[in-house]
This record gives sequence, C-alpha cells and structure tokens, in this order.
Amino acid sequence: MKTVEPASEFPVPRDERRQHTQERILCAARELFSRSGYDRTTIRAVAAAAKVDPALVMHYFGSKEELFGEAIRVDMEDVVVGPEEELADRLLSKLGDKLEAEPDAQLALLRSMLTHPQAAEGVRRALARECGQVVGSAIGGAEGALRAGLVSATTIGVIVGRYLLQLDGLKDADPKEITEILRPCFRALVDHGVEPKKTRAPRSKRRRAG
Amino acid sequence: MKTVEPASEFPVPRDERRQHTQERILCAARELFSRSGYDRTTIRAVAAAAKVDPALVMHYFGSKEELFGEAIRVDMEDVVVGPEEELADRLLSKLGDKLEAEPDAQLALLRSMLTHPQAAEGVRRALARECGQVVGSAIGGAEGALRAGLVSATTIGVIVGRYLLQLDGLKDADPKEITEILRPCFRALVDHGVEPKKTRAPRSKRRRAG
DNA sequence: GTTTTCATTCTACAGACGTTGACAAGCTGA
DNA sequence: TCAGCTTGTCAACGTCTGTAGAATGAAAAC
Repeated sequence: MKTVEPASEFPVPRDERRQHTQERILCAARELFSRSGYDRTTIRAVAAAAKVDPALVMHYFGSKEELFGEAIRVDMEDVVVGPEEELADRLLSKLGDKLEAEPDAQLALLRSMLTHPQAAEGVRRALARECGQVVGSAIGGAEGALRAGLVSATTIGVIVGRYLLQLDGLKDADPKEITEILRPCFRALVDHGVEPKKTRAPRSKRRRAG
Repeated sequence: MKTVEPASEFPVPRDERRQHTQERILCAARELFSRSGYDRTTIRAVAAAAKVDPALVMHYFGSKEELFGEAIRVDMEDVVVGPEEELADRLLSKLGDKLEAEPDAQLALLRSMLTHPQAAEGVRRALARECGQVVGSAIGGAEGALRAGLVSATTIGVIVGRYLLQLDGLKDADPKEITEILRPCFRALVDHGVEPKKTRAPRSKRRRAG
C-alpha cells in the first residue's frame, strides 16, 4: 500500500485529487471528533479513517488544533422561518430543525464543549447569536439576559440529552412532539412578565434585587 | 522532600495518616476532574496537587479509571422537600438546591459526561432517578417518558449552562430567580394535557411493562 | 526529455502518559 | 530488639502522542 493508486482509468487532475483528499480527512475528523471528542481523537486515527498517512493531515491542516477548528466550523445557516412568527415559536422552529436533521458537524462541537475551551466558546457564541434576541424584549436587562440564558440552556439540554447522552425518552422521540411539548415552556420563558397583549396576566410576582 | 515529614510534635496514628492522605488525593482528583475532565487530568497532576508521589495514587486507587469512579461517586442525597409539594415544584426544589450549593463532586461527573462512557451512564442514572417520576403521571407511557426526558434535559442544560459553559445571563444569576422563571416551564412539562383537577391525585396506580 | 512541482509516505524524535516493581523509612506488636 | 506490615518514594518500562524532515514518485511545466 505504498503507491497512491494505479490511476487506472485516466489521471485525475492534481487539484481535484488534493481537494478530495482534504475533504476525506475533514470528514473523518468530524466523524471521530463528534464520536469521541477532541482528546480521545488522535491524528493517527483520523488519518487511518481517511486512508492517509498521519503526516499528510499535519501537512494540510497544520496541527490537531487547527484541524479541530476546521472541523467544528459551522456554517451558521440561518434557518428560514416565517417572519411573522412570535419569538418563542421562531426559536422553537430552529430547535426543531436541529432535531430533524441530525447535526453532523455540530456534534463535533458539542461533544467537546465541556473539555475544550475553543469548543465552549463556539457554543457560547452560537447560542448567544440564536437566543440573544430574548434579551432585548425584557423588562430589565438582567432578567432578559437570564431568560435568554435559560432558553439557551434548554436548547442545549435537549440536543445534548438526545444526541450525546441519549436519554431514554428523548433519543427516539419524534421531533415534532418534542417541540410541541416544549412550546409552552418557550412561551413562558420568552413572553414574560410584560405579557404582550393577551387576555390576562397570570403572573403578579414582583422582582426584588438580590 | 524525601522524608514523610518530621512528625514534629507527636506521631500521628497510621490509620489516621493514611485516611488523611487518601482524602487529600481524592479531593485533588475531584478538583482536577471537575476542572479539566477525565482525559486532560493526569495521575501525575493529581499526585502533585496532593503533594504525593504518582505511584501512591496507583497504590491506593488501583488505576486512573478507579480513581475517577471514586471521585464521581455521589452520595445521592435525597433533598428534603415538602411532601405535599406538587411534582413540578419538587423537581424545581431539587434543581434549586443544586444551584444554591455549588455541586463540587457532581461537576467532576458532569464535566466528563460527553466523553467518558462511565460518566455518561452515571448522569443518565441520576437523571432517571430524579426525573423518572414524571413518567408515571403521563397519559401514555411514551409521552410520559418524553416529558421526563425533557425535564432531565432542562435540568442538565441549566446546570451545564451555569457551571460549565458559564453562559452570560446564567452564571451569575440568583438561583431563586432561576427557579421562579423556570416554574411555569416545569409545570407545563409535568402537568400536561390532562390538567390535574386541583386536589386530585395525579398518579395512576397501574403501570405497564416497557 | 528534462526539470520542477507537489501530493504523499517513511522514519524518527521528544515528551507525556499510565503503570510497575524495587526499595527506604516508620509504626506496631511481640 | 527484632520482625513484619504499611506508608511512601524512586527510577524505569513500554506505549502512545503530536509533530518534523527527508525521501519518493507521479503529474505538470518547460
């Protein structure tokens, strides 16, 4: 297994070949990082999965750290949701989409978020970007931030519980059912104290400074 | 630094000395495991933190895996809550207690739950034990399990978001405020579809096999 | 056809790791 | 005082890791 391949049919252009190899490496890296996390994933294992010499991984990506950075780079695609949806429903739609399509690349990020600082920072940023809108709609800035944090926490809890911890009632559940059950929760978190214009205010609790 | 200590005053009994050393090691282990997770924590680092030779750690705990197992063993203390509290409030009280007292030992477990199978299993079990009661009070078994899973997910999300990810609005928030904001969520998750007609017992006596 | 470039591999290093076994020194009981 | 057990250390092993540099051979350029 020393030669690169007989190039049996016709010679593949060099650029194309290289791009394909890089893709294979990156793909293997994502797979392994998302299955085992940063620390337990070795360059050698990635190389083996991509059927390539370890040194080639270094040559293309510089270091394990950079390879990881490339593997967890997520496209930050904005999920298209109805613009007239309420905020809570918008957030739920996003969560629902993540539950529908198994988040390949994101799992690599999530799996390492508790042990790898860069991954943690990535998750914080992604969450802030998604759930940050909750802050603005709050009475006081502090409570708004707290509510945004709780929406973030719930979101991440559900995804972690489903895909990484594989909690019993969650791992095989229907995404639609999940979001439906969560809807009242998200509404309660987002449509807080100042209830928008609905019928009545169910909450008369006053906040006190801690 | 070769001798064990001059035993300056009077000789400390052997048992006591050993127990104290073991405790020091275990304490250092918990600290490091909870800060860096299983993989990034080395026996050598634990030994150094405990001011002890690495070989002694092995001698007392057998292996890194066993040391970890000992470090994450949590006492499973049942939080004392008012027995007449509704289920949702009971679960919230437990969460609140975890937020009040920084969960030293539990963090070691949580930090590694995404990369260490044994830790994951520990978390699953702890969650099932705590939130499992939700299942029984459901209409159908499947939806009950899902709701229990979502309570678990929310719980773990909040703790992870606060202590490990350190999400902005969450890390410094007042525990009381957190639980108050979460109350409607937990109620919505637990007191589902069938609204429990006030003072009635929400628990059905029959259960079905999985 | 010759030279250059480049994708890829081979070999190896230096450090860190978990773990082991031999050994020193103290406490304990006779 | 002696032997025995226990606490603790030292030095080392074998392995695995990320990484570096030289070597190879095919494609591209001339």
